[in-house]
Amino acid sequence: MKLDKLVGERFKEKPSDCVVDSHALMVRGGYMKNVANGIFSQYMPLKRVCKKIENIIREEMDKIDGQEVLFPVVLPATLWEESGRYESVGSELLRFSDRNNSKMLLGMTHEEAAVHLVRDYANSYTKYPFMVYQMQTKFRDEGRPRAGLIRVREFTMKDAYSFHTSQEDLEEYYKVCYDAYFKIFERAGIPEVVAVASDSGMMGGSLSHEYMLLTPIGEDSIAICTQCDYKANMEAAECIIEDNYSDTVSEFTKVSTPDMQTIEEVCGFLNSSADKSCKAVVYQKNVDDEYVIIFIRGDLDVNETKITNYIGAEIHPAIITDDCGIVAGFIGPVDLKVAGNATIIYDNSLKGTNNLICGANEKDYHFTGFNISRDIEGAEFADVAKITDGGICPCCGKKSITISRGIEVGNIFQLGTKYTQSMNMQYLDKDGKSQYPIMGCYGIGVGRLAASVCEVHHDDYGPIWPMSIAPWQVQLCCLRSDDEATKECADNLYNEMQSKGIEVIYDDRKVRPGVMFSDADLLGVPVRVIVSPRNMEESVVELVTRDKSVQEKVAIDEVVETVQKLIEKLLENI
RNA sequence: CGGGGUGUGGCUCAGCUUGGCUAGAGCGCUUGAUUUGGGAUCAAGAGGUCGCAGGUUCGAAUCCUGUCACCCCGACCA
Repeated sequence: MKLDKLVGERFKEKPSDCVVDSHALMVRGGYMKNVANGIFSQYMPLKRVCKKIENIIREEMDKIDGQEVLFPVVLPATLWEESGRYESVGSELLRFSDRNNSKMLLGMTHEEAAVHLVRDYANSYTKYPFMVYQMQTKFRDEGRPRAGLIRVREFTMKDAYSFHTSQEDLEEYYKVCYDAYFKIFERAGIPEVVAVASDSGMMGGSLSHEYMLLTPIGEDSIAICTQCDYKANMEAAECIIEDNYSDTVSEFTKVSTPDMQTIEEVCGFLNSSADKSCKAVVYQKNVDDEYVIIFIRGDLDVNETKITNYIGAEIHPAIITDDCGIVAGFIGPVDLKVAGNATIIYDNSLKGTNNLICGANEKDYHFTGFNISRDIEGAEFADVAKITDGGICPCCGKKSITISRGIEVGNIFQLGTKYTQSMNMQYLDKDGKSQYPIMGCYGIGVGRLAASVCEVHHDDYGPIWPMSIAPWQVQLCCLRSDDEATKECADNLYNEMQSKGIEVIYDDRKVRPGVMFSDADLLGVPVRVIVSPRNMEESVVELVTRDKSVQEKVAIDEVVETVQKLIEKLLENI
């Protein structure tokens, strides 16, 4: 490829709407162009990076007996009605109608399509296990796309679906995938990716892992233990609280707390601290607006996803009406009267506590000396608190939890029979009995992975692509191409490298060296070969790597061979 | 969905508060000359219905109303 005809503009100034480095560099470097909110076109350099990432993924999926297939982008609503997701998924699913007024949708994930594809075929236990995967465009109508390719609405994703006849078999294969994913991230140049246990969200199923690249620009928070191997996302991380039962038991007493509504106000007024109080957080179920009241120790926050998982229903912050019986600001567990049904949950942090301050369910009054085991009968406890920085590790028990930010570059799920049951996919087992296969699914966002690599491998001047996914292996720069001998030498090198199968981009523009180098930095090609009149005098060219780890002069007739060796070396580690 | 911000040539922005003549600068682009190892210099050019639609006014990039788009923070997120 010759750079002078490479479509796409490279420029100096940082676009004003880019807030993360990978986004800014990819726009500045002519990798992509915004078409609409969260929707991008890719120019050739980015397309080539993505293609290489896809090929790495393909190789690793094929190694674990994956079969590449292709599902459609557009699916009929009827298929998603089978699984129930046509109704249950929110507005991130783009729904529309075709000319016959049939309801259609744009695929955001392909469990239904996968089941549909294999359910007639896989009717006998002898056909299991197997895994199908695809590279396909997904569309998710995200509320808030951000950070360039990190969070978009349309993207290419590798998604894989495995089918098994037993949970043990699924778990065995899950482990194989778990390892294959690490191999993929390693080969793509980000071996530092960690896997964290996670909440499985709308996918259903039990066990799942997210592969996180830890970086401050990440949008997910992860709890990591500095003392042991424990890693989990915020939804999955159990919040452990030290027992703070006090031996001196105080009386349950009603006290006047005029206009004190927040925990800070009340505790300040009563000269106590937030961890010696019990606060209430009120939600409502989305389906019928039933109130869900959470009691939790005053210094902690609730995690809404934990609540949703625990009660098995979506919730939203409550609207407290005058006649519902709830006295906002003074809610307490004792004498709580709510009109209609209400779900009341006590967070584990209140287990075995005493001497707490809590609301009296009466304006301007609180109780002190609340002792949950004494004052409440049959309290229902659950873990719905948000784990905190410096909190206790659920695994090793030390106070060594840190909260870090990360980008989710991949995920794997054990789905169970959620889809095979709802979509009635069955096979006959050895005993001739009908069974539902057990599924696993495994995803990696290609563009997000490219952006993530750029995010951790760049300098002020541009990306520093690992050889394995670089758009080109070598950038050949001909300085002063108006000099005949120099130009001829560079032309020859270009032809020779191409004939040897080296992926080379050739810049022979008649531009100033600064311009040429700046453009080369933005393309981030790992190996740069510089031909110039100055080098010609010594019959050498310069060989420089993008990360400056190699800077040497090489005799012209040895260049191609040296470059080949260097490429091999840079590919070797991955 | 809640809060905030911005829309002026391909890019970065000024002008708007306090309405006024032909709408500006830098980068980029075209032509020519001089330059040539980290984003050159000079000269001459091309390129804008000031997001869109109404309104106020003798007159609107500027004021008012509506609308669309984009960005940021939060919520949600296979």
